[in-house]
Amino acid sequence: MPRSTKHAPERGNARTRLLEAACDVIRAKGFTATSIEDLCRAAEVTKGAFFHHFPSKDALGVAAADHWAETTTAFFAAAPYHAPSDPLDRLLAYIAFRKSIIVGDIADFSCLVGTMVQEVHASAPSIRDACGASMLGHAATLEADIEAAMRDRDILEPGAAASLARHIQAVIQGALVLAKGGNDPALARESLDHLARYVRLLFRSSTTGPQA
Amino acid sequence: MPRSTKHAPERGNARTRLLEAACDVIRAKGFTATSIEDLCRAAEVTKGAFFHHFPSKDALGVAAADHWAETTTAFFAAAPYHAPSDPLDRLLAYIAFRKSIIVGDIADFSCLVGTMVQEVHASAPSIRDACGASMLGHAATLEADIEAAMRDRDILEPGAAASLARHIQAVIQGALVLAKGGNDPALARESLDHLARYVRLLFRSSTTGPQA
DNA sequence: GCACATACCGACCATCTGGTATGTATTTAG
DNA sequence: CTAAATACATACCAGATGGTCGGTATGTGC
Repeated sequence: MPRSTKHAPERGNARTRLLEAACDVIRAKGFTATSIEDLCRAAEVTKGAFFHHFPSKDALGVAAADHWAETTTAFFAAAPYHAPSDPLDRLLAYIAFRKSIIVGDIADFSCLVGTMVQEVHASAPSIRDACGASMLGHAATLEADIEAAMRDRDILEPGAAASLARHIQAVIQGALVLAKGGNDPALARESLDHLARYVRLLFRSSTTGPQA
Repeated sequence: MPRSTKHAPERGNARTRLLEAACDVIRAKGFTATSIEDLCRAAEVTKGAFFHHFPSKDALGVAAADHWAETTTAFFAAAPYHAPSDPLDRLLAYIAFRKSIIVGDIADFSCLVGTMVQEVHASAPSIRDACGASMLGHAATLEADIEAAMRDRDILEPGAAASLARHIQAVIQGALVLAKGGNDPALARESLDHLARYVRLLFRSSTTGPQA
């Protein structure tokens, strides 16, 4: 069924190629500066194929953000940081893992949705919402471990786990911004060190807990 | 001298108006999506005036980042957070001040250079460097207080003050990204609460200090 | 085998974009 | 008073951009 004859339309192939090209090109050039022809060239498809799969450039932006959410979810689900048995160790392993992938070319480790949302937050609400859903959805995957770590230390503060999970994402996004400005990945890694230290300090004293 | 007749060219007036318009429009629409005519319309000048003052759009980007650096430097120098006598209190007051200005429309409290650098970090090195200089220059204004706070607690770790200063900027930038994605300023304020808590925890135990 | 949907192609178009060329009013130096 | 420089204004242009449209090839249900 999925394997058709050589000249078959290969349903959805062009669409996937365009989405993957979008992730690469938009991270490097930004959403607005990326033209539809840039995308077609990178994906090796024609403009006709583009508009067959996406009604507009904005629609591609939404689809790219959704695609990003899916691929990153799979990527992080398969990542090794889930191995430790202690939830706090898993959380720290997550931060260490995020730090470990900040190497090489900035465009390669930067975040598609973080980049896009800065540009379109006011002009394209549909893209903005898709980006927000990706970021906050990823943050939510950390909540269980944070909550477990808090429970282990008898910290029961409603909403604190979700809040810390969001903060972790904020630090990662900000670290990428600083790395871009200073043109140096080390600036991002440095911030993740501070983040790890914050988490350790938060969970150090079991009696006080993470409240202000 | 500065006050000339009504129909005088008013030297530099158009330039300043364009720079101020750039800060507003680019924060809302992004650099690439902002056309030169957008800028001229907002500044109420003609295209001729634009290209009289700036040789290209990229040059305006650099000038806008520099202008941003100047105006924010003046703004923060005049801000009330310098009042406390204790350096740690000043640092915490800075974070509280940054939190207090995160209200209203997102474009109004977002950072020009943080927005721009995400878009142009790979395609316009001159703008990227100007943005980086603005961010890191502002971070440097915190170093003295951080260092003093560390000295008060006999913490002597070379580079730690600069590193924390940069981290604070990273968190602020990331908080803005998250606020844009979730379309809610509260998301940014929440991260600044975490940041303040981190700083307090760092300086709580005078013996251990901020090392990892 | 026939109607229909899907997948894709490539020419075309109106508009916008950054940028230029030329002209003009005002200020300033000598 | 003159010459040059400054600070604009206006008309214009070549190329790019998002998007449209008619067409073709292939697969699918009946």
